[in-house]
Parts: sequence; C-alpha cells; structure tokens
Amino acid sequence: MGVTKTEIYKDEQNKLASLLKVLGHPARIAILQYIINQKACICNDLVEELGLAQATISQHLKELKNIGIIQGSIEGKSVCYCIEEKVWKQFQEEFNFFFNQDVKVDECC
Amino acid sequence: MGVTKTEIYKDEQNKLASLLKVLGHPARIAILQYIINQKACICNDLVEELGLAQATISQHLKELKNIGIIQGSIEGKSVCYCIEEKVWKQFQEEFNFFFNQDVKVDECC
DNA sequence: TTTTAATATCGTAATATTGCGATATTAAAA
DNA sequence: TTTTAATATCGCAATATTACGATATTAAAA
Repeated sequence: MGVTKTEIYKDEQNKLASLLKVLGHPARIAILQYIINQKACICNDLVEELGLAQATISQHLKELKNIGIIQGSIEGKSVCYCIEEKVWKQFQEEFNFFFNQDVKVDECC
Repeated sequence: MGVTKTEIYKDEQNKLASLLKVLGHPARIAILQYIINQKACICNDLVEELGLAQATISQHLKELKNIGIIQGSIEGKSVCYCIEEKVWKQFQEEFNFFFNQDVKVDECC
C-alpha cells in the first residue's frame, strides 16, 4: 500500500495529474511567479527571495525542469533559469481542455 | 523537516498550490471526469469504474468535497455526488489567472 | 424487526515528499 | 594555482499521502 496505482488510469489522467502534482506546492508556484516576473533568475536569487535552503530550492528547480516548464542555461558559474515558452503553452492548452469544459449537473444536486 | 513551510508564502500561493495538490492525483482526476460525464454518480459507481477499494474512493471523494469542487446529497441509502458549479467556475478563474498569463523570456535562454 | 446495501471512519502498513546539512562539482577571480 | 561562488547531489529525519481491511452508521427492503 501507499503506492498510487497508475496502471488503472488512462495515460492522459496520469499525465495531467502528475503535472498538477508538481505545481501543487507553494514553493514551486512562488518560483514560477518569480521567474515570470523577473523574466529569468538564478538559484541564489530564489534562495534569498524565499528563504529556503539552497539544497531545497535546487530540488524544486529540478522538479520543474523535469516536467519541462523551465529551462536552465549555464552562465559562467551560475545557471540562468527561465520559462520554456513552448511547454508553458502546451500546459495552458491541456489545463484549459480540462478545466474550461462546461459542466452540467444532475437534478439530484 | 518534512513539513511544507506555508508561513513563508503568500496566501494566494498557498491557496493555489493546495487546490492543485488535491487535483494532482489520477484517481481524483478520474473521479471528476466520471462525475462530469455522467452528470452525477454514487460512490459505488466509482468503486466499480475505477477498481479501488470503497474506503479509498470515499477518502478521495472527501478530499474533493473539502475543496468544495463536488457536493454530495443523500439519496436514500446512497449519496449522489455532483460538481459544484459555482466553485468549479471560481477555480476556472483562478487557474486561468495563473496559467493564461503571458510569459516573456530573458535573452539568456 | 431483521437483513441488506451504501457510505464513512478508524487504524495501520507501505511509500512518497519536504527540507536541510554536508559534500561534490565546476567555472570565474585573485 | 589557489580561492571563491554558484549549483547539484547525497543521505537522512520528519512528516504526509495512499490504499485497504475492519468496523460503524444509516436507511431502505424483506
């Protein structure tokens, strides 16, 4: 027990859920907002901005990189992170497809 | 350690993240989709549809109820679940506000 | 009234996540 | 070449989540 049974769901459901799961942490929301506002930033900026340990920020950045929503490019001894526009737009579409559907309700409610 | 430091984030960030966290599980995505397609359903329908134990489905339904996105009304010995339209629309707005923002990228990327 | 059916809740085992100190890696600066 | 700065990774402790059997609760059916 304790393991999500991914086999029983459709690929689409697993994919959407795993994206939402990554975004479902306030640090990662804060990181995305900061990157969006500043256009780009380095890891240390986020350490100062958020007050989490460097190891923790680095870990959150890794998870965001894993889903492709941000990208890091080496810039001397630091790494410049920014939004990966193509992926951001893909996600917009997927989320809109799910959330912006029209919902009808039965008479029992 | 192991505890998310909610104090250091803005209320909005905590709120958005906690909604996304609830939606970030394939069972809960599947439940929402089933309810949307069928207009309404009872817990047992979902047990048969998804193949998870009744206790597990009940727990997921509880989490969806907690954020207000679904509603259950007693119907004899069963409970009829459906989407809470008002809340669904509120969430649409919040998600659109975040995800549908335009993103500019710095020259470093 | 007894039985049955549908759901909720409790307790628990397995696993996942979060956060951080310590350490490794890498590239610029001195 | 040595030092310094920025980041990544490892290992671990604390906590959270997931799933489920067992049991309680409630209302219809027999």
